[in-house]
Amino acid sequence: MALFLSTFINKVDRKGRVSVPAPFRAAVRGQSFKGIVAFRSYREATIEACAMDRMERLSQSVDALDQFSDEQDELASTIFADAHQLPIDGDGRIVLPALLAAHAGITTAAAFVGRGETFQIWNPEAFERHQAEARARAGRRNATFRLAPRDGDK
Amino acid sequence: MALFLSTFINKVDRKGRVSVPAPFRAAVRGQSFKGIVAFRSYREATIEACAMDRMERLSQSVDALDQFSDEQDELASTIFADAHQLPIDGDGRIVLPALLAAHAGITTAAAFVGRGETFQIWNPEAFERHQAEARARAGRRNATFRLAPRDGDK
DNA sequence: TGGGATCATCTGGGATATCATGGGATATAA
DNA sequence: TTATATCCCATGATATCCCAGATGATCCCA
Repeated sequence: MALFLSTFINKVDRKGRVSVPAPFRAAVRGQSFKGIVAFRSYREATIEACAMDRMERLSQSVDALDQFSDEQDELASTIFADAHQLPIDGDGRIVLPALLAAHAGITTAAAFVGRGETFQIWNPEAFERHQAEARARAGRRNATFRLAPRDGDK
Repeated sequence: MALFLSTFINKVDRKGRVSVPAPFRAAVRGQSFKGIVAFRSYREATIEACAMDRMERLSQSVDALDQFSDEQDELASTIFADAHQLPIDGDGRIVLPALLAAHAGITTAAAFVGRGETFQIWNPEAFERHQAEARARAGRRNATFRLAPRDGDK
């Protein structure tokens, strides 16, 4: 499994194009769809993104819910309806849909922020503020977290 | 597996024709029937739609329920009896049957809303309201849900 | 260790193809 | 025929592809 790590800031040109950081591109190579899937975060002013295989697993999870249930409807409306398939062009770039860029307040530059299996795309200044706050909170409550067991462990 | 993702708004001309978004067309290419299957949603004022292979699988699921049960009878009559096969013409368009368009309140424009393995066709304004409500609910209860396990995991 | 060459990545602009959409012509059915 | 539905073509807008320059990193060799 490929992971999205670190933070990269790239420019957005007047056509709305932006280079996907090379390490992120490597993470989506070998997928059925050679691009990324992006949608508006419903919690913050940022774009959530992942590789296609994650969306496919998401689709299976949604299908496991009762067909036509409220919960299923909500997830479908907030995630699939809002998701954009963004193909990566020959030069390693994507075009940010205007709706997504507006939601994240992105105009001339975009910060690609790795989060493991997913990543976010922020307005660089907004991300810096968000990052500072998150670090402060974590420090205050001395945050720790558990590792998932290794494959094969019980 | 190809998924229906994102939302596209296209115009309906005076003949009742509307372009199927190109990414959705790609998702039904390579199917036995090169078109879409559409039927009235029984929960909301929208049209439910999918590719033919999903109808075939749905048929198998229904067969697995008790024969002659109320549930089977309901599904069969509300979905299969109401389903329309809509062929895609040479220019990538379908004609919306008047009955379906009326049910969804569609007149001059239609919103194609991806939901993973299926999609919906809405009156654009009605969908915007529906979408806003779903996002609000999701944000309020901080919706998260489990991903299906990855292939090979236990 | 330092300098230089090579390579990959990021960026911008122009040419090209695709898509959505309207109108008209042709086929089909009552 | 009359009405309805399907096919075919034209157009404008948009998105995609292709090429070239700039920047920075890595590698190699002295």
